[in-house]
Amino acid sequence: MLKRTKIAKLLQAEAPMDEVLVKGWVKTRRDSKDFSFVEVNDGSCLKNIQVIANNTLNNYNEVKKLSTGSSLAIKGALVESKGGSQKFEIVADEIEIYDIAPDDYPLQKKKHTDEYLRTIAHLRPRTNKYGAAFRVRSELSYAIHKFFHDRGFRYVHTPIITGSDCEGAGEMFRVTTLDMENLPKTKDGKVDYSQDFFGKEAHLTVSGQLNGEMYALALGDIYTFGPTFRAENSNTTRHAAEFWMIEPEMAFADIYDDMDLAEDMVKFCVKHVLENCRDDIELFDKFVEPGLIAKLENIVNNGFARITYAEAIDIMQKSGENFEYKPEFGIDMQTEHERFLAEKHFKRPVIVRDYPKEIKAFYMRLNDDGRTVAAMDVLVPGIGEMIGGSQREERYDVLVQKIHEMGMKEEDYSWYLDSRKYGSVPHAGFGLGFERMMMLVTGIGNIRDVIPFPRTPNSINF
RNA sequence: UCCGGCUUAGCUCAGCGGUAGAGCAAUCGGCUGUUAACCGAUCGGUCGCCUGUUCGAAUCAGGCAGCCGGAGCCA
Repeated sequence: MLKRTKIAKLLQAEAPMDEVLVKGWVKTRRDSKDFSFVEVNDGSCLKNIQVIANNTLNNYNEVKKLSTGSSLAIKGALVESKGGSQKFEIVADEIEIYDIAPDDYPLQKKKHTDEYLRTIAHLRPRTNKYGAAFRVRSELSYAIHKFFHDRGFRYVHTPIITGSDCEGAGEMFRVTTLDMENLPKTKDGKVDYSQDFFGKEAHLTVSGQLNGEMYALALGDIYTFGPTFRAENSNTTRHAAEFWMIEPEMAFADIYDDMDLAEDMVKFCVKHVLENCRDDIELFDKFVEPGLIAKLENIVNNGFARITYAEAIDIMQKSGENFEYKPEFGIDMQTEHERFLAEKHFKRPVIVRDYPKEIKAFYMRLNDDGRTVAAMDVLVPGIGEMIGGSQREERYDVLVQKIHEMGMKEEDYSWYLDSRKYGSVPHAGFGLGFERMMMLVTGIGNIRDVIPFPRTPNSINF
C-alpha cells in the first residue's frame, strides 16, 4: 500500500522516483493540448508540485474540471521537469478527485487584501502568505519551547480562570455560570457571587506571572506559554483580546540576568525561524516587508542596546526631535518615544531599564535610589514594546508597603506574600507577547493577521 | 474611548450633479511544456443603510452602521 508523501519532502528528493502518492488542493490549473498542468499544494510548504495529467487518464474529463481549491490525490512518477521553474514534477498515472470546488470559491489566483482575507479567516490559511505565516507561527512556538527546555527551564501550566485580579493589568473578562437574565442579589442589592460557580468572582487570566513566580521559587527556572485575555477596548494593530504570552521566571536572578535571557531568547527564536522557515521568510521579505531578512540577521548578529530610563529621557531631550509628548523624567513612555529609540536612534532592539516606580507595577523591585524600580522593557523597531519584565521585589516588608501604597488589599495577596515569607530569594522574569514576536519575525503589520482566528473588540467571528 | 479616512460587479478599483465603467475572477470557445500562461466572447451592480437638498444624487448635506488607519491602554 503506497503511503502519502508530503510535498515538502518530495521537493527535497535527490533523484526521480517511480511511484509516489501526493494529496492536496489545486492552486491553479493550465490546459495544454494533450494534457493539463495541475499545481498542487498540501500546506507542508510554500511551494506547489506540478502535476502532469495526460488525456489518457480514464477520468480526464473530470480532471479538466479541477478548479482552484479542489482536493485530490495523485499517484504517479516523480520525474525531472521539462519546464524551467521547478526541478521535479509528477506525471500522474491515477488521479482521485475528492471534491471539486464550485466557482464561488472565495480565493482567486491573485493577491487579496488582508482586510478581505480577514472576512474569510477560515479559508485564508490556504493562501501563500497566510500558509507561510502559520507555518512560521508553529515553528516559532517550537523554538520557544526548545530554547527554554535546552536551558533547563520547566514548562508550567498556570490557570486560565483566575480568582484574583493579579497586577491589575487591564480589564478582565468575567467568567460566570449565573443566569444573566435573573441575577441573584444580596441584601444590599449587589450581585451575589457566593452563588456563582466558584463561590466568588472569577475572570480569565491577564497574566500567569504571580502563579509562575511560585513555581520558580520551587523548581528554579520556569516558563509559561499560554493564552491570555484582556478586555481592554483597544483598537490597534498591536492588541487583541485573546493572545498568547510567554512568561519565564528565574529564581536567584536579577534584572541583568533577566535582560540577558530576553535578548538570548529573541535571538535564538529569530535564528531558528531564519534557518527553518527560509522559503516562508523569503516570501515575507519579498512581499510583506522588504529588507526583513537583513533586519532579522541584524537582530541575530548584533547586541541589543541597553540604557536606563533616565538615559532614554536624556537622549530624547537632546535629540532635537519634536515629540508630541515632551520627554521628562517621570512620564510613561509613549509610542512615539519607543519608536524613536528603536527605529531612529539605535536602529535595533533596545532594552530600557530602571523606570520610575510610580509608573510600574507593585511587584517590581525597588532600586537603592528609592525612586526607580528594576523593570525592563524590550523595544523593537516597527512594534514598540515586545517584552516587559522586572526583578521582583523579594523583601517582604517592602512588598507589603508597596501593596498598601497602591491601594491594594493585602489579604488578596496573602498566598503571594507567603513566597516572601518562607525562603524568599531574588528572582526575575518577563512577559513576551507571542503575536508581537510573530509580527517582528514575519513583518506582518497587524496582530489580526498573525493569529488564526483573532478576537478584538466587536469581532468574534469563526 | 478619541481623531481621521473609506464603503460602487465575486475581488481590486475608476467615476465625484445628467441616470454605471475597467482590470482580474467566473462561464464558453480557441491556442499552447505551461509557470498567478496567452487570445476572443459572455455573464455580472437597489453605487453600505436612512433622511434631506435638487428638475435630476453613486456624486452634495445630515444621521446611522461596518471596516481601515492613528492615538490612548498595554504584551
